[in-house]
This record gives sequence, structure tokens and C-alpha cells, in this order.
Amino acid sequence: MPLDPVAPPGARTRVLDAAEAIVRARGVHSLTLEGAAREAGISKGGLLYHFASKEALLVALMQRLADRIAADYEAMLAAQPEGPGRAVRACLAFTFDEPHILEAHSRAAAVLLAAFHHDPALLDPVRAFFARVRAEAVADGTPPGVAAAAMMAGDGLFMARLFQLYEPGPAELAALRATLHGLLERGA
Amino acid sequence: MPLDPVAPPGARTRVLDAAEAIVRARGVHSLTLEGAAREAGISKGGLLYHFASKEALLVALMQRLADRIAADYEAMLAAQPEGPGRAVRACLAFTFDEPHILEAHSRAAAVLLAAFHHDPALLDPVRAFFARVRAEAVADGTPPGVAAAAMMAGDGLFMARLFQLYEPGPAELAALRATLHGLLERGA
DNA sequence: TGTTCTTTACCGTCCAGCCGGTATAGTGGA
DNA sequence: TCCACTATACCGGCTGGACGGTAAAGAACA
Repeated sequence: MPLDPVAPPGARTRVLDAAEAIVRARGVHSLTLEGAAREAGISKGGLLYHFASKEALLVALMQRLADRIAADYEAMLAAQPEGPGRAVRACLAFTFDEPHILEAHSRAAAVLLAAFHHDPALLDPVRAFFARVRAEAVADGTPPGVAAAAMMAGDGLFMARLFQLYEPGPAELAALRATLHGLLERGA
Repeated sequence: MPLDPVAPPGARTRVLDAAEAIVRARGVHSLTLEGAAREAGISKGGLLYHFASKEALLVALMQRLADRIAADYEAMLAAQPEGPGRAVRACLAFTFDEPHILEAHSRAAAVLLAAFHHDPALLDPVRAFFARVRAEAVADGTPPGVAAAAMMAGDGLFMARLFQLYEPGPAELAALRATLHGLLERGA
């Protein structure tokens, strides 16, 4: 039974997409079950058939996000040659070298915010991801200061976008990328 | 008629403090007018006398936060010798060299989150602050990549703490600080 | 006919904002 | 100095709406 590659998404997926879109477009506080259901072209009761509670919906959203992040990072990591700094290089690639990741980031931000608002514990998968990457960077042989600087700069950029605090232009972005790579190669 | 230097704070201030404390301790969603009023030792009606709406309360909270941030930064800036990299050095001092600022950061995080949740536009004062610091760093003569790296790393650390994603140990923190200062002095 | 999915209608709770009222401290005559 | 009036600060009950969640009845399909 081959899967139709362009099968229309099921109600469950549509609900997740809708919830994500709402949070992204109109903020955390406007995510309601009724709104998400409407956006997904389903009734509220229908939504609650798939997600027993709002929390369950957010957990599922968070799970999907964590899976996607992990998969993306895995791909970045695989593309990096082995050797010191590998994990950090993967992070930098994550931040600078994949346009479609920017889009993913923006959606991640929405989910992150919604989850944190509902219950900080929902971020546990993300915490686990960070712990893993940070541990890899150490095991990697990257000097701690360098690893921290490069990865946190990426996080800072992410936060700036999350709260729409500022958006660096292409030139600044390129300079930042060069500086961080220089730091990593120089090793201090 | 000299002002008593240790006069008990007025109701208005108590309400702001209470609201801040609630958001910080129990999250954005548990901030209610009634709760904030109770915590401040006042009735809900009394609170609404001082703040016409919940939004007004959040605006005031945000304003207070922005003022404090600006004042702290001003102090850091004044303490730095003139010359290239001054603004960035002030940012680093802000991030690493003032223990009491850490405390302030933690409170800032709560307010920031609450404000963003209610209405992203409430962050405008913070956006203005970032714009100013970023402009100063450029006018300063700091190479763009270096300025971006140093400041964004600080922001990343802030975000990690905001969402409790991770907390670097003292050694990592020291290494990070040294790396960023090295970067700044080297100028690339 | 049974299972899966979906709808409609409804309940209970929570909370922002409203409003009528109270008390205390001025203020301005007379 | 007494009185009438007003402003400031605060109280606490109420209500209307929003929203999470429930329940029971159908549609689609095997």
C-alpha cells in the first residue's frame, strides 16, 4: 500500500499546522481551540477528538518541533567533515547556511513561545537537544569559550528574531558568520 | 518638608512589584488583576484606580523595565574608557561583570515575556534600546562582525536563561567572557 | 452493524472591566 | 472655627464574554 506522496494532510496535521500558523501570526494569546479548529476547517469537537486537551495539542506541537530540529541538525552534522569543531560548525551551518531553516526557525519560535507560556516543562525536549549539542561541542575538542561564543551568538540571533527586536542586514550577517568561523578555526 | 528616604512605597509601586513577582514566580498566565492587587495588599478596584486596564499595567511595567535597562547601560558605558569597542565593552560588562544585573535580567525576562504575550508592540521601548546600542557599536568603530558576535552571544545567554534552556557554569562563563574580549581586542 | 470521525449544543469557570459606594484629607467661604 | 463642597484613594460586588472541556447525536465507511 504505497502512500500517496501528495495526499491531502489529515485532520490531525491540519490542526497542528493551523495552531502553528495562528500563534505565529497573531500571538500566543490568540491560540484557542475554537480558532485552531476553524482554521483547520474542522469543528471544535472534531479537534478534541484528536487532541484530548489544549495541553495535548501543545505537547504534540512541541514534539513535532523537536523532531524537526533534531532531524535538521542531524543533517547539518552529517554534512560536516569530522574533526574538532564539528558540532559548532553544524550549529553555524544551521544558523547561516540554510535559507529554509530560517523559515523553520520562525515557526519554531511561535511554538516555543506558546509551549512556554502554557507550561515551561513542555520545553524539556528542547532542553535535551541543547544539552546534547553542548555536550557534543565539548567532546569535540572545541575550546569551551569558542563553542559558547559561537553557539550563543546563534541563539542571540534567534532570540532577536523571536521577539522581532532587530534583523541584521545581509552584510552584518556575513560579517558575523565570518567572525565566528574565524574564531572557530583559530581556536581561541 | 524633607522626604522620608525610607518611605514605604506607594500603592502604585507596590502593584508593579507584585505584578512582576507574580509573573516571575508563576508565569505570565497567572497574572490577574485580582491576584496582583491581593499581592500588593490592595483591592482590585484600588488597582484599577491606578491602572485603568491590564494593558496599562503592563505598559507601566515595561516602561519601568526600559528605564532601568537604559540606566544600567548608561552606567556601564560611563565606566568604560573611550575609544573603539566602547559600546560593546559596556554590553559585555552588562552581561558578565555585574552580579546584581543578573537579578535584574531575571526580572526583565518575566516582564518581557508578559508584555510580548499581551501585545508584541509593547516591546517597542526595548527595540529602541537595541537599535541605539547597535548604532553606537557601529559608530564606535567596532568591526561589524565582532560587535554582532559579542552582543548576540550576550543575547543568547539571556535567552537561555529566559527559557531556562541551560545555565553555563562559572568556568564556561569565564571562558566565554575571555573569548569575547579577545575577539574585541584583536578586532576580528 | 460496528468503528471512526465529526458536528452541534451545552456547561462551568475564570477574569477583565464596570460601578456604586466609603473614608480621609484638603479648600474656601462666612 | 464651623460648615459645605470637592478631590483623592480605595473597596468589593457584579456581569458579560471568552474559553476549555463534555456529551450525545449523526455521517461515512468497512
